[in-house]
This record gives sequence, structure tokens and C-alpha cells, in this order.
Amino acid sequence: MNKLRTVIVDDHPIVIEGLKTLLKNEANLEIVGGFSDGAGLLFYLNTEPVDLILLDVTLPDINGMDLCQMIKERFSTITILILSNHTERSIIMQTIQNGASGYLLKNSSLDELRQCIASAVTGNICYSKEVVEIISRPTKNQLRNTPQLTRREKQILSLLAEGKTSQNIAQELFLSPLTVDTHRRNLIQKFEVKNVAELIAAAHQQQLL
Amino acid sequence: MNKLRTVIVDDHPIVIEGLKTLLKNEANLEIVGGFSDGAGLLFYLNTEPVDLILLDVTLPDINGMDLCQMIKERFSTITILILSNHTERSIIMQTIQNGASGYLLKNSSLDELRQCIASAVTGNICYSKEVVEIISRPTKNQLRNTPQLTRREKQILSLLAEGKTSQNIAQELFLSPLTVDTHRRNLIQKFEVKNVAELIAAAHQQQLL
DNA sequence: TTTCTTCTACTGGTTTTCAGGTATTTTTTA
DNA sequence: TAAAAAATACCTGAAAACCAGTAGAAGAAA
Repeated sequence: MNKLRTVIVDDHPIVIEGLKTLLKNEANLEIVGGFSDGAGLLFYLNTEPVDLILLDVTLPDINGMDLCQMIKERFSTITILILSNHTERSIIMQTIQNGASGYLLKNSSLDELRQCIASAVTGNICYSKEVVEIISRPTKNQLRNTPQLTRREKQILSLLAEGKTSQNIAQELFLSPLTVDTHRRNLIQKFEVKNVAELIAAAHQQQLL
Repeated sequence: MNKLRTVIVDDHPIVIEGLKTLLKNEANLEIVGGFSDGAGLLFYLNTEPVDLILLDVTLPDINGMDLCQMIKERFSTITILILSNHTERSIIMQTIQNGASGYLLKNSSLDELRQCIASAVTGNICYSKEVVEIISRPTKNQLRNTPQLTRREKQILSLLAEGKTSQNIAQELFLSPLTVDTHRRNLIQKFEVKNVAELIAAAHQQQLL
């Protein structure tokens, strides 16, 4: 197997240099480029073949998550590993959903990086230890009292999320609109929110929708 | 290292038996139990030590995702692998967020199962090939025209998600309430939804919140 | 410089929600 | 089986959202 043609994208040139040095002696990969913004990378990809991209989330011109998606759309064979300092779960999840094959924090060991690269190029998704912890750790949202909903309430909640009015829902469920209204108000109370808009947002955060 | 004390939870007894047979000859694990519902499992866990759970999502008495979370809360050292037929990304993600160390489809090969078990017990998160594809594949949501929002619209969208009224928002942004109203209506039009409730749901699905 | 987009603001009317209750019936569950 | 929880239904009035338009000003892009 040929060496993996690898490019590094990071807004800090120092990080690029550091990674280059660290990975210089790897037998199975070759650093063919380093870029400090998304535009430079995209321009390069149009002419040169690349196997692996080590990508930072924070870039001056484009969001790394969006960039990830763009690359995957146009060059679906390229493996992307995110190398970032962001420890928010939502960001990690989003990069994965956008096609990244893994996520490492910048303080990961070279060993972890090696392992993740190896795993990623064979089609797996790989996280560094710390990232696994972040993913598995229950969110504050989940820790804080998730209201206990009754069956009817859940039902009405999801219908509300579909943009239905109390009257719509009442018709659908063969209820009085006034009843639906009561349920709606109970939901708003239980979630301690001000209106249905916030209710939907809260429900979504607690993965009830 | 001792053998991994493993239990299987699935609402189909046949699946339990099948897995038992398949894993019977594994050197590094021992099937110590099989349950067809959550209650049985929880009862067992209270008295017997367990290292690994192969867990189905569909159970008669409790949702596998919730069960996963419960187990992790009480017995944080137990490794949970989800073995399911559900191919929806949201379900996969949610099990992972609830502490599962991996997700396999039931038609995965024994080899994949072995690999995932090995990987999971060392603290990684592991998906079977097909699952990796599901996760990486862009959702229809993302494929279908995600409306292009202006800066103001994004701003107002997120304030709406906080349950704020047009007047609140107007005050906060030093605008006329009527202006905010216009933006709100444009948002509703752009997303092709009926009201703010559905707007928030749609925005959430497209990860704009 | 002209065109396009975005942001701003308005009118006027209709529908729906929200907040404060109360109260009966059905279903669970202890 | 009794008590608790859930589901049902109603009232009133104020507040907010929603609908369907129009239109000027600022900024960016062509």
C-alpha cells in the first residue's frame, strides 16, 4: 500500500509545523501539504490527490464542520480526522454527522493519533479517550430534571412540534380543543418554559423529539 | 484477565439463543444470562456482577435507550453494546449519548461483533461498518434545501427558540416589534412551516440551533 | 452605477395562545 | 378497593401570533 497522502489544516502555522514534525517519521503516511484556511485546502484538493485530512474546527474563513461536509460531498474517498480543542459534545457529534471519521483533542498523544488514523482509514470512526468521555458523559440537560410526561402529553408535544394548532390536534385525536389546551399548558408548566416555541427547543435538547 | 461476564437482552428469545450459540466458544467471554425485558435485566444486575451487556433497543417494557442510561447511572463500569435492527441515525446517536460503547446491526458478522466487543471493553466506541455508513451519510434533512438565513434571521431564530416574544426581541435588538414580526414571518416562509413551533423543530433538525 | 439583498417599518384584520382558574370522569397503582 | 394520577372539559380576558400585503433605506455585488 502506498503512503497516505496527508494534509494538515489548522489556523495556527505552529500546529501545522508541529504535526509535520511528529508525523514525519511515520512509515505509512506522507504529509503533502499544510493549510491555514479552508480556501487554500479546497484549491489544493481540486488538483492534487489526497487520502487523509487532519482538520481543525476553527478556521479563519470557514467553519470546519461545514468544510468537512463540503469535502465529503466532492471528494467522498478522503478520510477526515478532526483535530480540535473544542470539547463541546454538540460540535463533536456534528463533525461526525458531517462525514468526519474521528475526533481528537489537540492534547492527544501521538499514539492515539496513530491509532485513530489507522482505524479511520479502514472505515471506522474513532475518538480519542477524552472525547469518548465527553460523548458518554450525560449532558447537563439530561442531568437536570427532565419532566415526566404522560402518554397524552408526549403525543401532543410531538403534534405541536409539527406546527399543529390546538384545534388541529383536537380534531386529530377526537378531543375538545379545550382539552388540548390544558395539556399544552401542562407541558409548558412542566418544562418551565414561556411558550410553545421554547417548549419545542427544550424538548429537543432533552431528546424527547 | 478473567472472562467477560456477558448478558444478552433481546425481546426475541431466538436471538438470545442464537447469540449464546455464536459466542459460546469465545475464549474471552462467558454468557452468564439472557433476558427478554428490561425488568429482568435490572433485577439480575442488582445481585450479580456483569462486565458486558449486549442490548436490543426494542424491549417490551422499557425503551433500550432509556435502559442504557439507567444502567450506566447505577453501574457505570458495565460496558454496553447495542445490537439492534434500527437504522435511524437519531437512535444510534442517542444510545451513544446515553453511554453505550457501540452500535451494531443484527446482521453484522460475528467477526464485527468480536471486534466491537474487544474495542468497547478497552474504552472505545465502536460501530459496525453499516452503522458507520448510516452515521456519515448526510440526512435527507441536510440534503433537502436548508434555507439560507441572513444574519438577522439567525439571530431572531435563536431568540425565538428561547421563548421570547416579538416585543422582547424588539427591545433586545432595539428594533420595532413590527420588524421582528416581519423577520419571523420570513423565517416561517423560508422553512415552509406553519408556525414558530414547527420552525424551531425544523431548525433543530437541521442543526441550526 | 444599477441591481439585488437585507433590514427596516407599517396597516389592518383574524386566529391562536396564554394565564388564571375549576371540575368531572377514567385509569393506574399501591 | 381506596387513593393518586391522568385525561377530559369548561370559562374569561388579555396578549401574542399569524396573514397578506406595501415600501423606504442601507449595503453589497455586478
